Amino acid sequence: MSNKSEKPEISNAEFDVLDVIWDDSPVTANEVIERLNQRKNWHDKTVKTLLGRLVKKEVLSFEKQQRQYLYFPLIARDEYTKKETTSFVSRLFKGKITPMVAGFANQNALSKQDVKELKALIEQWEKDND
Amino acid sequence: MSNKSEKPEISNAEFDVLDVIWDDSPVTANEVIERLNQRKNWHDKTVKTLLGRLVKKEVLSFEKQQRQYLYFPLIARDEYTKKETTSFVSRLFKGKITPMVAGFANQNALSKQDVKELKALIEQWEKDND
DNA sequence: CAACAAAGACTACACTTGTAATCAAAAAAA
DNA sequence: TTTTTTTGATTACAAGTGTAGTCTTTGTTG
Repeated sequence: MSNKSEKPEISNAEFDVLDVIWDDSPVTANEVIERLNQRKNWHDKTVKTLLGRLVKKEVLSFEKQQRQYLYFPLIARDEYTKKETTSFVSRLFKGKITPMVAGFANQNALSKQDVKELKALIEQWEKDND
Repeated sequence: MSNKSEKPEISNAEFDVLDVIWDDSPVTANEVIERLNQRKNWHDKTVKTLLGRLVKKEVLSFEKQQRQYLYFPLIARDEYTKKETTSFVSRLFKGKITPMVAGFANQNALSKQDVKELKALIEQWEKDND
C-alpha cells in the first residue's frame, strides 16, 4: 500500500466527518460532533479520532482558536466527487455513464424530475459542444 | 461492523478477481491468475487467497474437477453494480444521478456517443413510464 | 513404489479501519 | 491557588485487507 500524499484514501467513517465539514466550515470538533449526531450515533471520541486521521492524511487542516481547533477541508467536495465518480464508473462500467444511468432507471430510481434534469443537462451540453 | 451475509463487502482486490470471473465462468484458479496477469501483477498465492476469501464470503463457490476447483459467482455482476451504484450515488450525490452526470460532463468525460446513448435511454424511459 | 510436483489449506504480518478509552495540558471554576 | 473540566494527543484493540509464504494432500513421473 503506502500512498504518501498521492491520493488521500478516505475511509467511510472519515467521509461522513468530512461531509459535514464540507457543508460548512471552519468548525470546531464539537460542532462536527453535534452535526453528525443527527444521523450517526458516534461517541465524541470516535469523531475526534476521525478528525485527527483526516488531518494526518492532509484532507483537513485547522487553526487554533484558543484551545479549540477550527477545522476546514484541504480538498474541495467537488474535486473529490469528480475523482471518485471517474474511478467508480471506470471500475464498474468500463468508464461509460450510460450503463450506469440505465441500471438506475432499470431500478425505478429515476424520477420524472430526474429525467427532466437530465434532458436539460444534455441540451446544455449540446449547446456547448459543437 | 459484522455483517453476516447481509451484504458481502467485497474489497478492492477481491473485486478484481471477481470481475474476471464474471467475464467468464466457471474457471480454474490458474485461469483466473492468468487473466489477471494481463493487468495486475499479483503473485499466484495472492490470487488464491482472494479466491478463498470470496468463497468464505459466499460471493463465489466452486465445484471440484479432479483436484482443481472450478469457480463461479454466486451473485450477478448486474445485481452487484446496481446495488453499489445506488449506494454510491446516495452517498456522494444525495441520491440524484443528474449532478453526477453533470460532474462527468463538466470534466469532458462525456462523449458525443455517450450523449446519444443517454438520449436514447431517456426516450425509452419516457415511452415506458407514463 | 518412491520422489516430486501441483493445488488448495493454513499461517503470517504489517497496515487500515471502526470504535473508543486513557493521558496530558490548559483553561475555567471554586 | 488548588481543583475540576475541557480539548486535543496518545494508546488500544479486534476485524478486514493486501500480499504472500509454508504445510498438506493428492496426482504424476521415473
